[in-house]
Amino acid sequence: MLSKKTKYGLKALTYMAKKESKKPVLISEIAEEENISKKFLEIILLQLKNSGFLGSKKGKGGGYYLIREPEKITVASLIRVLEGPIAMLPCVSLNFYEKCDDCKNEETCSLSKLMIEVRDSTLKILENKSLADLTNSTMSL
Amino acid sequence: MLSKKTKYGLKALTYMAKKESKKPVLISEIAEEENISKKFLEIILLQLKNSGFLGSKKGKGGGYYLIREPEKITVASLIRVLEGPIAMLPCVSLNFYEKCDDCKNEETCSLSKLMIEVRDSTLKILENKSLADLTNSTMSL
DNA sequence: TAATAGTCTAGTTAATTAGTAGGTTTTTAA
DNA sequence: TTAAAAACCTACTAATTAACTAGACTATTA
Repeated sequence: MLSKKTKYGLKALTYMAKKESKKPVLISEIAEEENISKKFLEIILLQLKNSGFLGSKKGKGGGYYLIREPEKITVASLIRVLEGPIAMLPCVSLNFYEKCDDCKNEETCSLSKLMIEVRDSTLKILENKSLADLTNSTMSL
Repeated sequence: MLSKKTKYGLKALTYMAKKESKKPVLISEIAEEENISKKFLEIILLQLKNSGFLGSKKGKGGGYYLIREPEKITVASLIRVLEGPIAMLPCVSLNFYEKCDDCKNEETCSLSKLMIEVRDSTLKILENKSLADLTNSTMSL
């Protein structure tokens, strides 16, 4: 399951991507429109800024804005920043690999092959879906 | 990510399914072979018993045994019992559905369609993979 | 220079995870 | 019939994470 942080982050970015104008968007506006705690959203957007997805401007007329084009931002990359691993087990994660301390040898582990299969089918979707895809509600399945 | 409980449970059941004889298997044997804390494994196997996957026998010569044939037990059903929802969001879970309290309407939620897609591709794998599939290490991908 | 709006520090509360300790009950075999 | 075996039950615990909250600080702009 995705944490609320990840969910809120994705919703906030989608909200920003939907806006035509390039003007900075207020945290408070997003918080209100998407029913997210403003203080919590502050933390999330700051993290997305520090990860290179967002830029910000302080003071009046300030806010957050997308640095890259929505088409160039995959959902997979956002989940990795907000949530961490996408795989179901650390030992089959591509970006957050961790060795199993209980497995005798990973090659013969009964679970790892299955979990690699699940990981790949999930990545096939998430790597090919961009923020731009989230903005149009008539997204093809 | 799957919890260790789920991972241990799947590994323990796989270990049991691998055995040819129908004789009960000791918790302590599984714990030792799979490097799982025995006390923790007790809890897990008891839960699998209460969920109808395992039977047990007390006393000497006792232990746990599979009630159904490994071919008839899907990995999806095991994960649901041990872990809970397979979906990435409660609002797209088939077996553990929960309404989003922040979404204005679920139909137009940008995330839900994507998460349904991920859910379905994961289920396609996990519903069609049985305990028996986990026992042969030459499982086809 | 005052209002605006992001940033930083430092918490809190509740839930979950991953166990541990130790005793009880049931069954089997000597 | 009794002792050992092995599951079962009750009740903790420690560590981590999730989901926030409060309040002060800093930069910008009208």
